[in-house]
Amino acid sequence: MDKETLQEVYGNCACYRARAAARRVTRDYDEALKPLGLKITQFTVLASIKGLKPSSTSKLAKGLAMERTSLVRTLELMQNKGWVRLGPEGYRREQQMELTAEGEALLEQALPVWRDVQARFESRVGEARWQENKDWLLDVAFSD
Amino acid sequence: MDKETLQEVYGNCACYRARAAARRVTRDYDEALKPLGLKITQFTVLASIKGLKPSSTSKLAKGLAMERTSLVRTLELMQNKGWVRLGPEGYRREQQMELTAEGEALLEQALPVWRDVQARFESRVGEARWQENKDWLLDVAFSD
DNA sequence: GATTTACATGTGTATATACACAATGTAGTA
DNA sequence: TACTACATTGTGTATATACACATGTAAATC
Repeated sequence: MDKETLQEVYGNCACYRARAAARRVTRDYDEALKPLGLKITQFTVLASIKGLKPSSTSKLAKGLAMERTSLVRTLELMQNKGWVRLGPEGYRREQQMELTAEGEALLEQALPVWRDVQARFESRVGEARWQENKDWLLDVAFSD
Repeated sequence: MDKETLQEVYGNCACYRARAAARRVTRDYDEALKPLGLKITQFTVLASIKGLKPSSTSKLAKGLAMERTSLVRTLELMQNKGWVRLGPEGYRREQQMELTAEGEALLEQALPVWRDVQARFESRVGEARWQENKDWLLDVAFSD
């Protein structure tokens, strides 16, 4: 395998670039949220439960472009911490979920922290560039 | 917390979007590489060892925007599979690394698979858009 | 009514990521 | 020499991700 070939790979690989970007951004958010004992992944789940009121974990997973079983493991953690409550099984075993009072309070606490990191991110990469590209990231995640 | 606030969060969060995109892309690459028993993360490490000939795991981690300890765990796996060989400790405990013959052969086998998935990715999200945005992803990962 | 189809959930296993902390090696300096 | 500063590595722990497989539930079809 020659040098040009290797250049082709690590000069273009979409997966490497997407993962590197995600790792970096995750570290920045997690560092800021650490005093709350919260990780950005969990913050995202908290906010989407509150906002989407999903009727099943499967639907929530689809909405977040997550593998269902990945989401379930995170939900288990969040239940153990007392932030989330799962309802009884309903239609075809669907389970609704909702935030506990502690979950809601934590989300409120985390919001200004999130705002701060998000603002620093947008400033770092350029607000205009972010506005141009933010929807493209969702397209990468969801398009067929 | 009102609806507008939640919209603000999951309509803008850079971390959610970056992670969702990375998850999706990773699934696509991993699915294609599965017959080789290789994951895209490992493919990336294989190619960068071959291409960069790094003089230490710390330097390789920096070059890949990875946490060093994350890289080390992946290198352990790849050593166990016989794809990678670590050299003796050198200056300040630095360890060089190189691919074994098996590692090289696997990289050769994986290359056309990578090319295929990469082409499908570029077609899916638009080649022009990809060319415009690929460097921006590195900027997100590496800029201060 | 039995079978098929579609959707939902749960668990075992493997890998990826990263913080916290400890230990080792090298150079410069008091 | 002892101390300090810094670079490198290794390990314990926790969380994130996802495939493979098994199981439960309801509607549609035969």
